[in-house]
Amino acid sequence: MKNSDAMSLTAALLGATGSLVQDIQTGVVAHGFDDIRPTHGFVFTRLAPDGATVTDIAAHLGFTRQAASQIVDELERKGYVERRPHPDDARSRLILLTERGWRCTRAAEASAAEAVRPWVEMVGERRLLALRDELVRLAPAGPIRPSW
Amino acid sequence: MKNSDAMSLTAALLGATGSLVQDIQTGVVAHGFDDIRPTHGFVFTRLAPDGATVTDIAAHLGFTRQAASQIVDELERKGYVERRPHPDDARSRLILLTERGWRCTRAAEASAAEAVRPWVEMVGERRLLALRDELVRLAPAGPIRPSW
DNA sequence: CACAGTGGGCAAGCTGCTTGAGTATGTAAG
DNA sequence: CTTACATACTCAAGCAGCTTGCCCACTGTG
Repeated sequence: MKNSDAMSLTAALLGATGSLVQDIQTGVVAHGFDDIRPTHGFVFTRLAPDGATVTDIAAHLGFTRQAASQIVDELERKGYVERRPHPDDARSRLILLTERGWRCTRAAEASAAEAVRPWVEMVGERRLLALRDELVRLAPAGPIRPSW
Repeated sequence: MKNSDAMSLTAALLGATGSLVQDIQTGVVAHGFDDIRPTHGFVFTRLAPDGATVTDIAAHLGFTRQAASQIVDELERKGYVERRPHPDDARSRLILLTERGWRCTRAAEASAAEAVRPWVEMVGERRLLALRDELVRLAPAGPIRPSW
């Protein structure tokens, strides 16, 4: 593969990903959740359905635990999550989505579906799911770094 | 398409893109260019081959012109780019890659090729180029936002 | 030759993450 | 049971990187 092809593939991935994230963000805001950013949404995906600890969230975002803790502070203050004592470890805390957090998560999912609709119309659902599976195989499970 | 499919597609795109960007960054650092970030690389891709103005760069990154100007300051100070008077407009300045800037760009391209090599081995070059073209069709030419 | 529009940059401010330090709890060895 | 070390979390301070507000220089239009 030519070097320039590798670069254009990178650019294409960046463009598509950024566009999709931006569309979802716009949709979430349109649903009335205008006090959060995409990063917070990445937290929600980690929290659903069974909750997680601050350390889990930090690993998921590729941040320090302190940063993750601050983000949880903010989400707690805004009513999206709540800290509970962890059932198995008194050092830890289990962070759970509140009802508001769940509503926001569902709004994000609906916005995502809306955002990919033109994609479905262009290449078809079957092809899109294949693309997803292919991407997962190519880059299995790293942290979701929301910034570079 | 189910809402959850849209979300998992988003997650897959984020994961693959982040992984690739991170691998390229690692490669660039390994080539000795350890004083720059992926954002600077996105600037380089816009500057090659004919240069660009600060306004062009700002649009490409989705930043303000002031932020783009600061980034150019830094790259100039580090010897990657230089500001020239613009041949057609005395208000503007044409920003060009220096020899060092070109070397870094080539290092980034080589690193990108290296980073996608396992992908080529997994799904084949033909398939990867098709994926690129598909992504470009799905999300044509927005700004490359390096953070959310 | 006014005047609105555009390209660029200085300075200050703020957001969001990191680094550093400290407390509470868990785990394991003697 | 005690000592020692590791883990989970958080408070506080620091700082990088982007924005907001302002300004000047040049363009092009009537």
